[in-house]
Amino acid sequence: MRLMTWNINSLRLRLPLLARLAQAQRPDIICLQETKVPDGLFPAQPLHDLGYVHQHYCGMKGYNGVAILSRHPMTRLEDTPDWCKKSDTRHIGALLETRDGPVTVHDFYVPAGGDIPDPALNEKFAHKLAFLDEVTAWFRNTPPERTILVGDLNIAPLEHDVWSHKQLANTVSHTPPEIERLNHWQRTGFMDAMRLEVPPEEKLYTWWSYRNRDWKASNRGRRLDHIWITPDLRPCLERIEILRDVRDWESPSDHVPVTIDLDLIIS
DNA sequence: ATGGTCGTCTTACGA
Repeated sequence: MRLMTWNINSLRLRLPLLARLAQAQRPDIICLQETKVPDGLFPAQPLHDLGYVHQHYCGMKGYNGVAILSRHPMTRLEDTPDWCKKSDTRHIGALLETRDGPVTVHDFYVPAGGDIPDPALNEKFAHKLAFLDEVTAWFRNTPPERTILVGDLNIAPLEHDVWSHKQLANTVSHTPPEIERLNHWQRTGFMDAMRLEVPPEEKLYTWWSYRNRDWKASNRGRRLDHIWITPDLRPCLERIEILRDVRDWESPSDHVPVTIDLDLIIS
């Protein structure tokens, strides 16, 4: 089973890139973030034509929005909270039936948090911290099993998840209060699948700002996108790939897709 | 320290 996660930064604008990716990678499941499309305008038909006939999505006008596209039937999780009571379409979950029982997929778009890393001065940062606290409490209360959690978590937790640990220590996405909360969330029952495959001493990025003339030459990246799995799925973990080349495709997202291959038999 | 560039609810704002 191959699952892809991608912050697509406008699904409608980047449908051609998604088509190219789907044909090249043939993922069974695609989890998208920042679709930026209300449900009434979701491009269901073109995605259906690509083979993703099972679609769960939750979007709004202009901002945020998440979607799970699948070649196989999935059952949407209906009992997920309205995080921070904002109804701002940052989470969707669904179940996939496999030979050895259902696997849960969670797709998250965590608030970016604005520029100033102080919840007293910046409402967006306060929202980010509150969001992390809420999801952590929820997973603590509902310990995950046979679960894959993916998405743009907007936090680069490790030293080598950013181009300069020193220079970004006070930059939102790499500050201690966010990292501490991300770690608490992960400890509700997940393993960092990307770092199971790539040692923590090795630089690893999934996002490069648009604000660099030459993203590849400056290589000032961050690992903002994540794939977590519960320990019961660890024996199934085969491969993770960060599709870095996609950052150089025409009109790219600032995030690149990441795929995970798991030895699971879909039923 | 600043500014750089995208996308959309476009000359403002979020990322």
